[in-house]
Amino acid sequence: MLDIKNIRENLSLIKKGLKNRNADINLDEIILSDNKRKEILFELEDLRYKRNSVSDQIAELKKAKADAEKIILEMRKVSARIKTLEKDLSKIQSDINQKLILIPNIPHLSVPQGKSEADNKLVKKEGEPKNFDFEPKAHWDIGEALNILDFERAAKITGARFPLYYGAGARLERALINFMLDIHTIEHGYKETLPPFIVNRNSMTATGQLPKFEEDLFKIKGIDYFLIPTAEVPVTNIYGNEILTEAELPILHTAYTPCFRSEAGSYGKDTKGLIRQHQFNKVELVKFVKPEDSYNELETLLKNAEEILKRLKLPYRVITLCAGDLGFSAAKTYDIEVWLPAQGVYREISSCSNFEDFQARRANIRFKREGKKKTQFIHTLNGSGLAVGRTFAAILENFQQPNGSVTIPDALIPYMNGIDKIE
RNA sequence: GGAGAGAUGGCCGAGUAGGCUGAAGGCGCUCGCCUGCUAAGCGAGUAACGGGUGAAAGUUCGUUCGAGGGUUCGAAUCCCUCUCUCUCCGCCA
Repeated sequence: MLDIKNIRENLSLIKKGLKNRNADINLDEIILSDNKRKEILFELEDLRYKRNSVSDQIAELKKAKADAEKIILEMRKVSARIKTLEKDLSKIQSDINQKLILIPNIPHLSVPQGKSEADNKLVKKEGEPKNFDFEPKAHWDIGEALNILDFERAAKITGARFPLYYGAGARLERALINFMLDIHTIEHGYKETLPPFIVNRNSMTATGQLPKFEEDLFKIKGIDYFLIPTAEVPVTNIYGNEILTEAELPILHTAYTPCFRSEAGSYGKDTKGLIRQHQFNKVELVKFVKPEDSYNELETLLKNAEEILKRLKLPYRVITLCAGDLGFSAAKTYDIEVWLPAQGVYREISSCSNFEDFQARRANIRFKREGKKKTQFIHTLNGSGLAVGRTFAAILENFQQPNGSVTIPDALIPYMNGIDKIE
């Protein structure tokens, strides 16, 4: 959420930011409502002051056994007016809030301009795509041939776009989760976290999935809960409504969770394989930091995610999303894209974002500086470290052998109980 | 799922025949004094949000005693709804 004060003070800058990301929002309307809000508040506080002081007088009169009937009658009118104003105030406040909650974050100055995916900027490429002396197969063909993936039976159990792993495949998925968690906890200093996989509406609103994107979520029937689309949601909300101390920042969490996405509107896209599933595993990195540190923290977050790909010897590239391609809550996002030889494309495997105080304001996460009285919103960041199913797919495709077997990257062998090849 | 108890400041804990309680007392913490050191002792301070004013420190007003609504001139205290926690019973990995 944007700060209404900030909107008032930097109107033209914010308008420009919203325009850059193709958001059509009527800010002037919001400011008019806010003016009205202030008017009401002004009169209301005045009357409440009057009521408080006269109520004290009444108490004293009654104590002295004097007659207070006359002022009580008068105060009845004041009270009625207060009640009306209170209703008006809460109405206009929730109107303003409903509008503010629909405004996306403003892109950071370093974010390239652009309308769509096509305008994203390449940051760097790491690792050389291997030259195969045979036609590389798609991971779904490799996986089914090795009997470690079974999409057909998964569809029978549930429906399209659900995964079913067997044997060394299930083991590989689990190995990847452990491998990622170990590196992030032991080497990068994140605290391992295992959060709820179902969250309430408030948590979804705080991170920005709601109210705008409800159709992307799986809703639990009969209760206002949702399956999480990413660990970002429960983990960011850990510190909701809390005031942290400066000394405890930055706070780093890593969490493995399954992720559930309805993928509404993506029918026909990536219908085969592990790339776009309704349920997939992900290891997430979440940071809570001081505002002045957040862009440095974004760089290290990106490095932490890249480290996994480097150790697995998977070729990848990093891009900066342009303003038009940014997610709703993000001020700046790097995507890491892994090389998939069968399709001959780089595919997103991690998305690392700085949300600045956008989520913190919605979730009400603040901190207090050493020796200062004022509280301040922290900055939140998160990134995939990494999407496990897509990493699995990348390993199958990049490490496939002419005979259809798949070698296991060295770094992963200890996590595979010594298995160095799936055949 | 059934029965009961509860929710007050960083923590513990007073406060229910409505008014002087934003909230006693204690603990903790911060600063100062004292003191070979430590401990003890003494003194002061110690919620959030919003409005006004101020360059700022501050100051002043309003709101907040789980959340929302109601009664009343006035609610932490009375009434209603909801949420959460605890205890017992049932069920259960």
